[in-house]
Amino acid sequence: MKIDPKNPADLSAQIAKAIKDAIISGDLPVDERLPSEAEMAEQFAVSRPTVREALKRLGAQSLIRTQRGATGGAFVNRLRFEDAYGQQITTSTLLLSMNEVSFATACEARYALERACAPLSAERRTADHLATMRAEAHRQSQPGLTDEAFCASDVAFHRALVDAACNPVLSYQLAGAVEAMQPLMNMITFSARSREKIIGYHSAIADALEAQDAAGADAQLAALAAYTQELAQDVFAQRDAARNG
Amino acid sequence: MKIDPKNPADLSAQIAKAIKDAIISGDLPVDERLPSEAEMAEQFAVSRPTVREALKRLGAQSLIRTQRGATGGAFVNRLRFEDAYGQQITTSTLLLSMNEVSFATACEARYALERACAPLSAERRTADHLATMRAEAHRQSQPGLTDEAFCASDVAFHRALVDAACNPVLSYQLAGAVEAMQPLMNMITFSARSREKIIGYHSAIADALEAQDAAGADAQLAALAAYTQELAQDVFAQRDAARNG
DNA sequence: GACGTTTAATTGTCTGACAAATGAAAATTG
DNA sequence: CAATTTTCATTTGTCAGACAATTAAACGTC
Repeated sequence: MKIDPKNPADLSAQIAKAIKDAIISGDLPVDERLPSEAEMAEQFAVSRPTVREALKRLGAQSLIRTQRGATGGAFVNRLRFEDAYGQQITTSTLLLSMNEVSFATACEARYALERACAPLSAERRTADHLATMRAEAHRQSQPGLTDEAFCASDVAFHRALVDAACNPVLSYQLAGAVEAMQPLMNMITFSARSREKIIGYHSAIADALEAQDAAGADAQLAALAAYTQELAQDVFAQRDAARNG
Repeated sequence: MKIDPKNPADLSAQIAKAIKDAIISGDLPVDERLPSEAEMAEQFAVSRPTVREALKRLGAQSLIRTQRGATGGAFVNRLRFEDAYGQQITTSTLLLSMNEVSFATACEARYALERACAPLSAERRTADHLATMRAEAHRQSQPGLTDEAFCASDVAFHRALVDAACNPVLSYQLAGAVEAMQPLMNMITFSARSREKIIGYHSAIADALEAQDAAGADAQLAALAAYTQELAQDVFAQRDAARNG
């Protein structure tokens, strides 16, 4: 774990990279305590603030955690799926909003991925997953629900669908795809008619999963994907028309 | 953008969160210049090192970039897919290695996701994608290739397959799933016989994509997934037998 | 032995300073 | 006047030393 070919710039970045590499390679196992800041400062021949900047970089990625006190210090953090969800969602959301990704592209990706776990979900869904999906579908049918609340419930429904695959890796990968869509979905105004249709698809999906009918679930997801795209197209067409004259 | 309910701990984390929220909400647009470190220190009523620690946190997530000099400073960074790939892959790799995710689980997720983009890839693959896949398949047939090089080429093949869907969101989401598998795949020793079979599947996949045969590509991917699982099972069974006896 | 106290170690923060980079303004020169 | 060079102010990157807050272990007392 060494740094610094006499390059007095980016020292904290170099130190962060050295520690990060050690963690990735397994050289620093989980829960291992790093040397104290003072020790590292001496070891790397830099000042303590520089070491601290490096540690903050790692902390921002949840690679380490710090603890004050006599037995405190910086420890290699066990990266948990729950911790990674947040970062994944933030990154996905920013990628979509900063790169002018079209609604169609994001929507296509989302439904392609969801359909990928439909067969697994049909096989493994538990009563819990089904109950969550039913509850969200019911909430979506409540009158007076704002568009935002409708979208939030939609996301919750689809997360349950994904989680029903009982594969944490899949859940993690799809969390970003599903949740990052929410800001885009919020641009759509859902009429009572369109809400009704969407809830119909949701119920049909839950039915298919309950019957462990993978093909049926896939078909309903495909139909929902097509309908969502259609809705969005209408919204954007109207918006463009209003803008142009 | 405010902080600090008189809580003198985690000041840098609070500042980082405030700025991060401003970026996510769009309050700070891309390429906007943040105030100088000295100004922010005054604004937040903290010292400059504290501000710097906050900025380093954001820099580690590629949310900002910094530049020295007269017109320098910290700027809101346009998060690009290429930048996000690296973080996604690192995080996925660590998640797998730190959470004792079984080979079967990771492999299942990976192939489920790849099959999700097979139809799109069949539709949109370009000559470039096909050429890359052919080239990697050919490389895999070279004698004397180490297992690691074989795995690396395997990853390159599958990345081309994913990229052929021509959907950057899909490519981003799947980069982690595909690349994070590499360390796990490296645990497998590939016999000449098994390499031959895998290359056969790869060629068949490339053929199906070239013919825009979505169903065929899906079938070959499914078969490859099953074969990979079978190979892994053998390896782990042998390893367990050796350990126990 | 149980319980309160002290103490040492460690992170979190502050102050003040200097070095290095960098673009803009000013000065110089043709 | 135009082009080039020099100077300079601004900003980040780093350093040194200091103090506060936290925490668990060591210690002392009853």
